Amino acid sequence: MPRKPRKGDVAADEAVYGAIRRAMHMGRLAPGTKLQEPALARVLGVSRERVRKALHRLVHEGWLTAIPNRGTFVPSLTIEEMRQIYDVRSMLEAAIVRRLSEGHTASAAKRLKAHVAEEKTATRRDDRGRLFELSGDFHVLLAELCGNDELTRLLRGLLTRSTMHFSLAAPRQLTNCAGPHDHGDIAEAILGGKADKAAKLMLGHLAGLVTLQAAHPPRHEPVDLPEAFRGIKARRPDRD
Amino acid sequence: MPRKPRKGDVAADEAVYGAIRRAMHMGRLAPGTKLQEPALARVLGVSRERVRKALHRLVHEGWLTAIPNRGTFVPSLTIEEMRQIYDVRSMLEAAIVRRLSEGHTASAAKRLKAHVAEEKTATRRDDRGRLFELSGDFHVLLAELCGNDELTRLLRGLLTRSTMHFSLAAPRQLTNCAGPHDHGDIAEAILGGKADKAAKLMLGHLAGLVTLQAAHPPRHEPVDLPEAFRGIKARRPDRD
DNA sequence: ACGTCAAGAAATGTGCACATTCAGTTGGAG
DNA sequence: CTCCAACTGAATGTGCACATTTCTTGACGT
Repeated sequence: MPRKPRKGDVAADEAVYGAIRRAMHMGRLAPGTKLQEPALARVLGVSRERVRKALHRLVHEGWLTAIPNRGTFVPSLTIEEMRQIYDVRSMLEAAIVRRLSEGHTASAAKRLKAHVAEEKTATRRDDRGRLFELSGDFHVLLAELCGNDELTRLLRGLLTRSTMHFSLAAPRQLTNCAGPHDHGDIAEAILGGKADKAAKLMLGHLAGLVTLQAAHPPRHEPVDLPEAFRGIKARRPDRD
Repeated sequence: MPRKPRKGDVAADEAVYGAIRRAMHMGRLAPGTKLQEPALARVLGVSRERVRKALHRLVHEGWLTAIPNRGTFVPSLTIEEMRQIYDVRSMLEAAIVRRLSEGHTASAAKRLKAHVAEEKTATRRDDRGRLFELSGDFHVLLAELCGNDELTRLLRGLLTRSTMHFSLAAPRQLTNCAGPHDHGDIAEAILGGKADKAAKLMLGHLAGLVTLQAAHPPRHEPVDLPEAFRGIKARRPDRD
């Protein structure tokens, strides 16, 4: 086993990466914001190269946009781009629920029921943060139950980009999945083996999300970087 | 407007990236090969940082695997991973051909016919290289005809990873799509508006590719780096 | 007064040198 | 003779300093 990653180890990269990602997820960074490397390095308390690497990674994954010799910016997703992402999700997730409806293991059914129950609990307690998280995990869970890692990874990326628009547009005014009971209905159809119904419900569910997002266009306000990362920063790795 | 990127500009990055990608595509790099940064930099005639950046990008895109403090390696795709990729492709491409069957523009039909004709020409001339390229483009074309950029980008990535296995396993012994006439049949079904038939043909087509690839397991032979990049190198950027 | 151009400053991109870590090897002890 | 341990070599990872480019500020000319 490795001795001791005494100084800045791999966790530092993940910390910077996660900090920026979290700031976007919390709606602190408005679309069009320029992410300057020196400023970020100063705010996060790390070297510029760390910020640089994290930025490059975020750009490659589609969460930021880079212009050569200009800098990296928070992308402003158009309604059309968002619609296209949901279109791909519709194709994949319809196929997913169909497959699960036509056959799934007992443990899969158990996990699905458990998740729906957890969502209902969060809804009853009006825990918005937890519900936001669970609503996204529901769609990832369906992919996982297919037992296809590639599918899971792909869908997770698509879902992140979907929710990004939610976060940037209207951070706390709405949850990321319209009706939580939608998930319950879909799960019920899957467990009942009704493939057509499950697919239809899923398509309707996703279509509802599109119209919901289209109604909340993102705003373009200038953002102060130190203010945006207030309280986030790079959370310090566990001291040993 | 930007003046002119006079010296080694963004094209240099793309050149290194493309060189490695081309070497893999040509089957020069066997699975398990370690890509050493100094050696690559010496062979390609660029600085180590360039190689480093290209390697990181390739790792992020899933074409290479990185182990911290160990290096980057050419991944050895298992049969299971390959099957999963084709499974995702089946979901997407079945939905694609269904959608195109249910409705497409006149120009879309024209492009589709033109592509099939070109494939037939290449087949008649026994032009393996061209046919290899066209066979892959066919699937991307179907995605493009849906008018969804996100879908096109996603499918292109999936297809690249699929053909990578072909390249690594049996470079020149077989083409990347089993029967070229398969494409013709699929196109015919689409143009005829027969959604179910088109989807069925596509699923069968992809399933055929899986069994074809499963029959040719990749070999693990040591590779000499300078030999692998013989004649490839970083192709010179266009002189202005 | 307005548009244009030039010089300074700041940010991005790049190369280099050093610290750290891992693999292969050699020496010694049991 | 075998096994373990420390050493040596190279490769990876990181920080720093410099070159290049772009944006801003100011002055000049029309």
